Amino acid sequence: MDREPSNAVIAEALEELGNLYELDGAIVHRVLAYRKAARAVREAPVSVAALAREGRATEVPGIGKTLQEKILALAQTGTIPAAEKLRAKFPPTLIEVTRLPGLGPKRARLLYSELGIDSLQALREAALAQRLRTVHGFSEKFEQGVLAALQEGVGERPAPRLLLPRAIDIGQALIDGLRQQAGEHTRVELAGSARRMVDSVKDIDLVASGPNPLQISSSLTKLDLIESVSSVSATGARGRIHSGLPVDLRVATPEQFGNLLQHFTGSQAHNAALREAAVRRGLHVSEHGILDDATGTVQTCASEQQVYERLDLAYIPPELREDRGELQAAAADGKGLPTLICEGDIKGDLHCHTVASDGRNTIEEMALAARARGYEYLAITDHSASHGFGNHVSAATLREQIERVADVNERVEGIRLLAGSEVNILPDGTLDYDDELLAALDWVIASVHTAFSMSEQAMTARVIAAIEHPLVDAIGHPTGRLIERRAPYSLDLEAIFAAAARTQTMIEINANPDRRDLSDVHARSAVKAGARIVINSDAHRTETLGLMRWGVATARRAWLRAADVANTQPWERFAKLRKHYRG
DNA sequence: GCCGTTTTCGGCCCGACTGTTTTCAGTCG
Repeated sequence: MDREPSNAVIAEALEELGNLYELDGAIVHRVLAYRKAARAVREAPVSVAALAREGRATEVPGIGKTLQEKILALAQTGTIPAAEKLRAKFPPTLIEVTRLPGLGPKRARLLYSELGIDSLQALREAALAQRLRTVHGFSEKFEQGVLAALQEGVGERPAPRLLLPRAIDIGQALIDGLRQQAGEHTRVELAGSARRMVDSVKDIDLVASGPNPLQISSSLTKLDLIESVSSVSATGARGRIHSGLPVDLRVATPEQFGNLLQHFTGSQAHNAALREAAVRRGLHVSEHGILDDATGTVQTCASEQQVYERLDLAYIPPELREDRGELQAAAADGKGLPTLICEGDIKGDLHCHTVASDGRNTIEEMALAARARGYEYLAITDHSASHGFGNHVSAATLREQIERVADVNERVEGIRLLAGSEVNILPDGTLDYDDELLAALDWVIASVHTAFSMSEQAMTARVIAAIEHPLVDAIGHPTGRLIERRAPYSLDLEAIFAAAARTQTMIEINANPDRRDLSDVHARSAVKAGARIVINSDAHRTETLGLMRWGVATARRAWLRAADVANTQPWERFAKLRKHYRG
């Protein structure tokens, strides 16, 4: 291979190999090992292919000698021999059959060997011909379920995922509805990945307790938001809202509420690791309580704090529960756990737009809104000369804008305005204003807005050129991703972070919930590499200054403390962190 | 396939739900 396979490519290959081994009937732990390794590779901050070439891929947790060799083969030949063999055995479309509910690898393989079903199409035909029911373990009801699922398009496309803000809104509406239906003494809380503040979710998980569990569960059926409910019992209910998004409600006694909330908040990886560590100490953790082998008694916990305390762990905030080292950090008296940044730590916003480009409000309106949020400073950063879409700001206009910002800064008390710009990084790495004009600004954030499909090498050189520019204070939305819509462009982030650390250029966490760019794992790597983070709303109107919360959520998931983020500093200190600062 | 307060083999989190299951395997989260 002339080009190193990216971590994403390696992760995909391991994922596929795990799936193939699963179809082949491998023991579940081997399959899980592949999935765990795939995740570790995907999240690794360094090139795993490069590590493998040096024989060091085993440094990645979850990768041993075997996978080191397989990754090396992938890097050197572009393929893994074991995967080639298995692909010959199982048609590539067989895996899509397992995406249907109730059809896992075992049952899919059975249908393949008995009826030759090797794709969704073949499955549909067999169901229509009523041939599925001829296989032992499959019924007429199953055939109908298959046809109904196929009718809905299940399996043809990945299940839609919802961005976090919408998920939290829906979760809150469901919580309010349940409280109203089930009565005053009902406790309902958001759990699952939304509570962990992930980028996007595939369902809404809720946890409840109260005097009458069955009544709480059946309350779900009465909510306007809910389209249908498939099962109701005293332990919970499953349903979906009108858009099809699944809702999972679990109900516990108040004494077990902490156990259930901890269990249902996940992540699965966190819980598995937590439980494995507990087992080594003779404790068995589940949503019902903690069983002590020594005494044979089960301890229930009304709060999550009690769950972690019983395991001699410091309380772990939900955002950190991803099995990314939080358990080890929580074990040593919690000394390894950071005090996470909060939204209240933010002292200013360094990226917003006004009517001068594509924003909806004036400088003054943005300033007043920022002041109302309690900020000490706000940078006005409209788009630059080559932005296009009728929203570009010419050099002459920017000079006028600088005056306008100065004028509003004079008139509006209680907040400091910075005249700035979100400057385009052109494909050759140059900026679209000249240095003289840039030097007249208080703050420059440079972003890529065009020519996304460059090679990794070219894109990296392009961004590093901007980082090395003495008048660039920060890099905006560094990877260009749009969550669930657009992949990040190819970029050697290790090199980017190293350059940022070397030049004291800040790296943005863009807080727009469509972006959250840098991502949590990347932001964590950036700080580890010595780069300084700035969290910005990228607001295009006064209301969206409030998007800051999603950027802070990403920072928390990245283990960041207030000290890691430049705009938690009061103005006097922040001012000196800018490259623009001279004396 | 990984990994070590069980350390180079023998384990590997835990439970709910579903179907056709009369004792459990498969699937899911």
